[in-house]
Amino acid sequence: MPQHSILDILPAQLRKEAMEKIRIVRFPAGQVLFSAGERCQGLPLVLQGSVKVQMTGASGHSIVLYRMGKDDICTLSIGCLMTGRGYRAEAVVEEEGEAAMIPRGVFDRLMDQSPEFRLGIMESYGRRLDDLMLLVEEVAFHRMDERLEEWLLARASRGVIAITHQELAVELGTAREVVSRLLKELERQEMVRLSRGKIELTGLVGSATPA
Amino acid sequence: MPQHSILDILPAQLRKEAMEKIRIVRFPAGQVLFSAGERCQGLPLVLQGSVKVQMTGASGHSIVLYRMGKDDICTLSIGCLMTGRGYRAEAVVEEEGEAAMIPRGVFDRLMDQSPEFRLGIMESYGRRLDDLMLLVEEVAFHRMDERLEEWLLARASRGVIAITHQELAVELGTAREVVSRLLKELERQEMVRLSRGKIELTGLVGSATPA
DNA sequence: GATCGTGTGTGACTTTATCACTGAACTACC
DNA sequence: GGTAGTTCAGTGATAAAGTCACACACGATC
Repeated sequence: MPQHSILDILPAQLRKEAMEKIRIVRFPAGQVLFSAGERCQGLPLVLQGSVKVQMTGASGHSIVLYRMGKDDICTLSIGCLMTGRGYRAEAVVEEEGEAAMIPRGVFDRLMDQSPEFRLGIMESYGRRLDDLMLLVEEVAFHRMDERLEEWLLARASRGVIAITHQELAVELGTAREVVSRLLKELERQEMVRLSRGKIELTGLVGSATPA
Repeated sequence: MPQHSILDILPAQLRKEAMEKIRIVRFPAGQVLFSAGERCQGLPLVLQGSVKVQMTGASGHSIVLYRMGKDDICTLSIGCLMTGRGYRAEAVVEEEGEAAMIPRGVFDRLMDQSPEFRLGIMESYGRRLDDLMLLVEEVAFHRMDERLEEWLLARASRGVIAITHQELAVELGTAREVVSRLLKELERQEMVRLSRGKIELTGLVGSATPA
């Protein structure tokens, strides 16, 4: 039984109709949900798991634009769905999970019939736009060492983070060497301990570089 | 009589109703349509003129995110309208013009009643998301000299561009000094001629730095 | 335990950002 | 028409970040 807040708020009858046409897709970690250039098959609602959306520039470099988790809507798909253009980014599964695929027809019908659904879609859209605007500002104006520390702190829950420098470079939209050097500097300051594919946080605390 | 494609496609009856509640706003060059933190009063449809949307980061630096021109929809406002949060960016008029302000109630009604209106809104949204994604890639990975040349070429229609180095720095999300130096270098190469507040394009052609 | 693929470290150099300051060009006002 | 004030532009010094090239280290596998 798919659980997603935007489905839960639908009136019973509409919800029942939608449920019948929705396809549930399980995805394992590492799977590519869609790549740049591909056409959109429907609107994915993330039920469980975590997916990162990243794009690769003309330069060949990649950057992670945002993540989707439980209860998120793949807002990016809506644009592709409506204009018929291909995706500009790609989506890669980080934690396995599942999504409900809403076909175009059902999406149109829900948009037509349910103000709640519309509101949910528009809110999701607003958040995504905000996220991207913040990312632009971050990339354009923030120092890389601060961004790295913030990134590490944001997922410091388990003390040890399993990630390669290359992957971390894509998260931040920079080069692997830059990440390696900054991490090495953090290690010298005894903020982290490094080993192959792993970063152990030891002495990193919020606002490490006070203004 | 306001002219906007998303209004033109409405069925006659709905269109008539909408027109009655729409407020037409004239704006002179330089006017700030909205600033960061402000609440959204309604959805602006740009009928005429040109508006740039820019945000200022925590660092105090600004960057232009995108522009709106004739027949555009201020997609950013939709998110604010739906979530009730304030704007994250500000909008400044570049060329005077006018906009039709659609109040929340009318917007909701049009979204409810008109599939054409919905499609127009979603398309506009998709385009904006694409724009921002491209901007992220541009800012993260492209060289400043190339971005500057592209910017100049993109509005080279009149041969002379009236803009200060500071304004150009905001366009590209960099510092004034960087723009000054790059422009000076272009002048040495006889690509441009510089004077106070003006840049004259002399020898700049597309793909100035072939791959 | 030799081999190979993938990660990581680092020097040398270029590009971009920041800071601090100078001078030049325009505006307005006496 | 001279002068004071403001906005623009130029530039040196230095720091941060990106690029290129290459060495080496780790861990899986044969």
